[in-house]
Amino acid sequence: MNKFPSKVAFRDSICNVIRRDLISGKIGFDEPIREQKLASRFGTSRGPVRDALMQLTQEGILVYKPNKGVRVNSALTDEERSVVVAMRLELETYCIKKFINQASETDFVNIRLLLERLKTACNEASLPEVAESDLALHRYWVAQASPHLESTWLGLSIRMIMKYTRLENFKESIGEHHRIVEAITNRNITESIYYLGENII
Amino acid sequence: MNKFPSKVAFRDSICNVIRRDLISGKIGFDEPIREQKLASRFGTSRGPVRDALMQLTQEGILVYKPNKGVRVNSALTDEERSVVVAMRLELETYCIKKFINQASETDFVNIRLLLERLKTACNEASLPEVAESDLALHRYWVAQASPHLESTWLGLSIRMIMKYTRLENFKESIGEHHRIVEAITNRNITESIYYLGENII
DNA sequence: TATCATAACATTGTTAACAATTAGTTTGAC
DNA sequence: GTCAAACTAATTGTTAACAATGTTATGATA
Repeated sequence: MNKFPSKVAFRDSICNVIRRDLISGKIGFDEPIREQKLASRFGTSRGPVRDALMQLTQEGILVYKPNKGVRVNSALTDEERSVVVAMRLELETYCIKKFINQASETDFVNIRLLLERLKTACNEASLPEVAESDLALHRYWVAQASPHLESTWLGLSIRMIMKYTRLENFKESIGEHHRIVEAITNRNITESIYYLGENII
Repeated sequence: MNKFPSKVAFRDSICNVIRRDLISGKIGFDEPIREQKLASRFGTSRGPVRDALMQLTQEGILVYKPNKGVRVNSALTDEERSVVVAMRLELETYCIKKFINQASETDFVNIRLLLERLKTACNEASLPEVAESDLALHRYWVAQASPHLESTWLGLSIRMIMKYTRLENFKESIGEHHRIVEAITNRNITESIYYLGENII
């Protein structure tokens, strides 16, 4: 009947909620994650929950131990994080270049909307909202430029955010993203890449 | 009692088999992948099979469509592949540096064993075996240096292999890996990185 | 009291049945 | 003969029950 809200696939909505809980620190680093508990929380059975946990495990957020379920993965070391940063920059640079060359006016409208959402979240200083809208903005051009690599990108980005949340200087974040979006809508590749590099650290 | 062989976790062995089938081309690019068929093949039910398919989806090998199951993901474009190559190189370079600094004699024995396995596979010209032992060798130092990033690495590497299998010049492969392993066991970082760059293209 | 074996409990792993969706095929009207 | 609607079959999505494993509590013994 109603087509769009029903089929986001259960596991994906569960994934999203758990991600948010992790980013906002609702789930402690050593707190066990129980399938049944999540199942009743989402009003479903353990099946879809297991699917979601499996997916988050593959993303690297959770780690799995046989017969003992999942727990939050330990944080990256500083060295590991800098490797992840470099990889994400490599990937996202490619995507922005491609995006600028192929983007329509509709795309520009969309990223401006996402930018507005980010600004609002920053002004309200709501950490999970900031994190989510930050990712949503970047994700837009990644998904448009290369659906193939979207999940790779997500895995890297999530783990960057998990490590330490430099999302505390909200004002900087607004400025940085404003400049990126501005450069993109001007189809200025060089500037876009430059500001991206300032943002992803 | 016996700890290690018992719990490889069903889904992981299923993943491995499917990966091998894909690499060796046993599963065509548009061939549908049926849960029940796999289940009976592995003498299990659909549950673990779904887990495995979910995992491979997240790796980027398969792609999922709601209510329609999974199919083999389309190949990366040449541009995308070169981005993936750069990312993998970034990651694996870090791992080799770290590995060289921390490796014990046992580690050296192990990689020599894996190298032997690769050589044998190359001489027998068995494509899936070559691909698998190639990955297994690289995977060793990645896993030792950074368990955190092992699954990220796997995702990138699998998709490189899927794109085009340059594993046809088996002799080159033997030489390349021989030089890498040699440099590593000499704890010569510069050389190792250099030969790695020649290998990962 | 400390230690170990054992039993109760809690949690994950697996399975089979059922529901919902999609794909294919037949039927019937025009 | 062609097209569309209804029906059938095949497949995925979900659920609940059961099995296997891990954890904790209990109590006997030294």
